[in-house]
Amino acid sequence: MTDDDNPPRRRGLGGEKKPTINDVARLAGVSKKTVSRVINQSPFVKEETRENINRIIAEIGFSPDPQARGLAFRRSFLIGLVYDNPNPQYVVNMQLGMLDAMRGSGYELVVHPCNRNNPTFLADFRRFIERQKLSGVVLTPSVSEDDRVKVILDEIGCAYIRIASVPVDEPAHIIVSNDRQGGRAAARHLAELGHTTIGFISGPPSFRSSHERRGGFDEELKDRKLKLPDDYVMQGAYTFESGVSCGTELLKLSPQPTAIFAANDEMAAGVLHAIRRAGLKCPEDVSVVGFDDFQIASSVWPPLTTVRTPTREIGRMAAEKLIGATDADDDDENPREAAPATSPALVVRDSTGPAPR
Amino acid sequence: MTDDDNPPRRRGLGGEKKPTINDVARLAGVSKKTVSRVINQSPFVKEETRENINRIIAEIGFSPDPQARGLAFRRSFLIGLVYDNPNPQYVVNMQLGMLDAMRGSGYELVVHPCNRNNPTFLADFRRFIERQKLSGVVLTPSVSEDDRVKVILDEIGCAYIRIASVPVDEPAHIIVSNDRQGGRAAARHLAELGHTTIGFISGPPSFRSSHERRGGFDEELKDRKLKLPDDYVMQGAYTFESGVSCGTELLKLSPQPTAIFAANDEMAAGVLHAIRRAGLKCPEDVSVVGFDDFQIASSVWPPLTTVRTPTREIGRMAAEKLIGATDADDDDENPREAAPATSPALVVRDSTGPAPR
DNA sequence: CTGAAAGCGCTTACAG
DNA sequence: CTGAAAGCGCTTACAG
Repeated sequence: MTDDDNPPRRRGLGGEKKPTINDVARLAGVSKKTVSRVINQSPFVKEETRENINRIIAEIGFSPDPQARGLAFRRSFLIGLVYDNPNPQYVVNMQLGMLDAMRGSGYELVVHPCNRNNPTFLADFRRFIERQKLSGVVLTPSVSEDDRVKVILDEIGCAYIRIASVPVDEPAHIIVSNDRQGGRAAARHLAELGHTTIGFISGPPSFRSSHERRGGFDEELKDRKLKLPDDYVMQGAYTFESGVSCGTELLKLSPQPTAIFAANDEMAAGVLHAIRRAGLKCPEDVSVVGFDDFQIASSVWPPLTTVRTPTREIGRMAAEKLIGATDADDDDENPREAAPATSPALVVRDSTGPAPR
Repeated sequence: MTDDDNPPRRRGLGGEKKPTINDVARLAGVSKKTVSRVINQSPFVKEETRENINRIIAEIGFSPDPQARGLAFRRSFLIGLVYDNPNPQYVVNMQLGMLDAMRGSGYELVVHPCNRNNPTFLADFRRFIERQKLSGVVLTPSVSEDDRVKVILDEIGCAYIRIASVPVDEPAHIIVSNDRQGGRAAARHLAELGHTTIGFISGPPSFRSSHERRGGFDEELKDRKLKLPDDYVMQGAYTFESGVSCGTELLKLSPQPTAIFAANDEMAAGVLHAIRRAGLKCPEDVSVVGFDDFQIASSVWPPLTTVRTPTREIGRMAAEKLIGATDADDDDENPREAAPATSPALVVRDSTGPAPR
């Protein structure tokens, strides 16, 4: 063995090698620094020079190496999505939304599911962010609601956007989903249908959205002088099974609720099972409202009346904001601006009807 | 302005900067090349030296910069997931499985949804792979079944694993899911319940799994001398809506089928709606079998008998194989070995029952 | 408006 | 078993 070690190496075929900044510089008859200026949109390049360089770049199909840029810039061109949300559709919609904004930007999306209950969670998170030198990271509930995570990001100096149902941070770092409004919409709908004996199934208390959805529901009922007694409120876990069991309990109450609002679609689907097992009918005996409007809402029978959250849109806004903040001057953050917000919307289907007389 | 241009720059706080290979080398009193050897597990380092270096690495919390390694290695430490599968749960399970294998390996997961119908699809795909110099990429159906994609990957010299229901490639490049077996299991179950008039709803022909699931179903029925006439076969699209419409058509046939096998859970859920709208009951009048065992299967009423595919497991195997192939010697690929395969399993719930008399 | 030199943090080839 | 030099493809500071 005349050579040294044998480290992992790649197959190395691939035809002619990719053009580099040096090729562009040579062809354009300028220094590579000038090419670099064009790549990075510096205003200090003569229009003519810029055009010539851009032409050559297009001609030879040059595209700057993200690795090399990353090394020189001391940060990667990666944007992270950190989530611990159990719902696959939420996750995928989020990813799609972020990619909508990232397409053509040169950034790539790195996904990082995590578990806040894991004892090494914070250490792992820190290592991930530091190692990868992410350009920015988007956090979804419930990780987004963990202030220890914020502290780490501030320490490292990594840009971030937190998705949350309330403004838990400065406007520059957040996109709010206004779940409270959604809760109000659900209550309004049921009240307008004449329901007065209503049950509620909350999500787990570790999710801020649980409190918001319930809070909005409560408020609207109160505004309409309707009561939501404590025993008509059950604590679920945002899972199908918890919907079944909480629904079963609610239906045992006397007087029996004529409507149930479950804080997400999974649980609402579970309530439908509980209704059927109790020998009752939806919506004739009991109306049901969900929250999210994921696929499951339209697949169950009867199709669920629910509150739609614009998840993909939120993802797009988050990534846009991140890219804008990173590419712009640091001073561009405008702290006086309000946090961008989206609004949920009621979707009426077949699981709700007039209160039985 | 005494300085030059003002390129995007990061907040730059972050306290002391991260230790580099030079720090380790200095502290250990060796050259950085020796540290590099330790990082890359070269055998040509004295045991004592190695231990000393590893101790120092742990002490100061050194972790090699992926960007710098990437630049020197001429490849990134990123693994891609390219998908055009419409089902969120499939996508998320796949990601989780891949991450199971990637945890602690130093690789990160970059997601890349795509649309094969987009005219720029192939060009975009090539650019993505070339630019990012991915360590490897996992392709899921139906992109995984596109041979033009394989050609591009071979040209570029990027490692890849294709997930498919049949061995469409050399064993080194594939993980097979054996959907045919699953189709057989569905047929066997229905036959054993005494059904003889059976309907089938296929997936879109662009998915190989459509043909496999149907093929297995056909074979098993034939083995048992049962017929599946052409008009008892409908072409669906793996969507809920197509399940509703195909189910509706099947129920108009005379004699009416007493059982329907839909090639995925979404469509099976749609069939349940069709049954209900026709004033029939499941499973008393019509039994239904799905495929995948995603969440929807247990959320609908009645909970679906279905065929479970180990998606997460498949994802884990794929990433493991990719990492193994990349880190090992190139000649390590063993082309005589069979392609790793997984088996689907029947899950019996409440949507199937004995054939009505 | 433009460039020559040095550097980002690693690895490769070559020597010993 | 170990190291000094050069290089991966970009950008930064400094000059002009």
